Order: sequence, then C-alpha cells, then structure tokens
Amino acid sequence: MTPHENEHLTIQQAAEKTGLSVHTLRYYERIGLLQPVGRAANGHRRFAPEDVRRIEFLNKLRATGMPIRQMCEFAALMYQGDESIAERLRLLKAHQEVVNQYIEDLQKNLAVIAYKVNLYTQLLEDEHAKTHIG
Amino acid sequence: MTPHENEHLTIQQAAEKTGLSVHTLRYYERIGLLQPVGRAANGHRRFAPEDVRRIEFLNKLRATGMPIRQMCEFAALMYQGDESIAERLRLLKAHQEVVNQYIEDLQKNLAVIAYKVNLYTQLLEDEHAKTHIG
DNA sequence: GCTTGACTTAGAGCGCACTCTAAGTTGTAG
DNA sequence: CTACAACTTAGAGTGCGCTCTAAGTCAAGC
Repeated sequence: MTPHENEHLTIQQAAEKTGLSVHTLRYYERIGLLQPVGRAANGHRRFAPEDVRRIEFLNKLRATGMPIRQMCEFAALMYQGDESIAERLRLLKAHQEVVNQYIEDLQKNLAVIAYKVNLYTQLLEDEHAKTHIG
Repeated sequence: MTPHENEHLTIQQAAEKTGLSVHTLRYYERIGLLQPVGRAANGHRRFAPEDVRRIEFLNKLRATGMPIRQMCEFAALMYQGDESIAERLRLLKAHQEVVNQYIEDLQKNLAVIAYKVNLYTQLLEDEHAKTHIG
C-alpha cells in the first residue's frame, strides 16, 4: 500500500488541477516529457502530488514559450535528482535570458504600434474638429 | 511610366528589406494579407515603397503575436483608406491590451522560474559550503 | 446480465505559419 | 547559341503542439 494513496489523482482530476487536457497529459507521457506515472490495479493512471507539482512547474516553462524539446531535457534532469541541479540552473538561467529578450522585443514592437495608435487618434480628433468648425 | 519607378524593389530586395523570405512574401499575397503588388512588363513583382512600409508595419503586428487572420482584417482596412481609421484604431487598441496582458502573464511565470533559480542557487551554495567545511 | 462511464491504447488528423518543389518563362552575359 | 540567374505558378510538405478517433477493458449501479 503506497503511503497517502488517497492524495493520488485520476487523470481527469490531474487535468483539472494542471489545466491540461487528459489527452495532453497522456501525450506528455508518451513523448517522455513525463516519466510513466503510477497505475492503479486496473491499469488506470494515478498522479501523485509530486507528479502534479512537476507538471505545474513545466507549465511555467511552457507558458514562457519554452519548446517541448527543451522541456524534455529539463524534465529528464528533474528525474535525475540532486546531481542535476547545476545543469538545471544553467538551463533555467538561459531560458530567463531568452524570455527577457523576448519581452524586450515585444515592448519595442508595441512602441511602434503605440505610435500608430497616437497617429490615428490625432487624425480622428482633427476630423472631429473639422466637423465642428464646418 | 510610374513615377519613382526606380524606387520599386524586386521580390528579392523586398525580402531583404522586410526580413521576410520571398516565399513568405508570395504566400502573404496569395492569402490576401497583401493586395497584389505591381508587376514589371515581364510579370515580375515590383514592390513600391508604400508596399514595403505596409509590410514593415504588419511585421510589428506579427512580432507581437497577432494571428494572420487578424492581420488580414487590419490590412484590408489599410487598403480602404481614411474611412477605416476608427476601426483600425479599435483593432490596434484591442491588440495592445492583449499583448500587455500577455507580457504580464509572462512576467508572472518568469517570477516562478526566478524563484526556482534562487532555490537552486541556494542549494548549490550550501553544497559548496559543506565541501569547504568537510 | 446489461448499461454507463471512466479509463486504456495506437495512431490519425488538425491548425498555424510557413517553406519548399517542380516545371516553366524571361533577360542578360559570354 | 547557350548557360545561368531571377523570377513565375500551383500545389505539396514540414514542424510544432496538440486533439481527436476507434476499439477495447473494467467496475459500479440498476
């Protein structure tokens, strides 16, 4: 009997908790992003709290645009335990830089869009003014 | 004879100037994102400075994650001229909000990653300290 | 005993945004 | 005259990240 077996989630529950679909959870396991999770006697998956926590962190990587390939690398390191912390740190720091650069680029491009928004706003105001004078 | 014909660019030159590939430029025209550009006597495309400027702005939308469908909407409005400015303004403002929200989300997710980076850094420092003591 | 529903698998399909291919035309340089 | 480079088209192919389907198993409730 596994300790805390009651805290284990079905795939449905894990999907709800992580915001992924059951399809995606199975897909992630298939491609090796997740190591095979535990199974109940009937062969159904049971997600341990640990599994859920891992998925939730992987979601942060995903949400910041990390490609799945790289997530697989990171996940593999997670499963290796403490000896891989230095390498994990390296990956995360590299990713931080990529995302920060990306945000910077977004903001630069947004500035051009803001410029155009101002231009359009001005044009509309002038238009409006003309109507009031004419 | 078109005025300033010399300022017109071949597809190759337009590609270089806009950072898109010639394939992509033709693709954009095919799907209606770009209205058909002018042609030389031999049927080759000639990009007017105006065309290039339009593409450059569309690139800003692209770079901020706007889907091509929406870019098509915006481009169509651009081709309509001044009557469409109010609608264009509406679209751009909506897009600004989407992107700002997206950046905010990115930063929230980055914060979680940063937390883990600190955690790992601490773990490594402790490890290192132990080595020095032991 | 039968239906219902949650699960299982392998594998097909999808939407997006390109990206490339094949076959053909045209213009210039040697 | 020939070779080559730049262009043209329609349409096929690619990579990513899912998303869905079909066929089957299993346990619980009527």
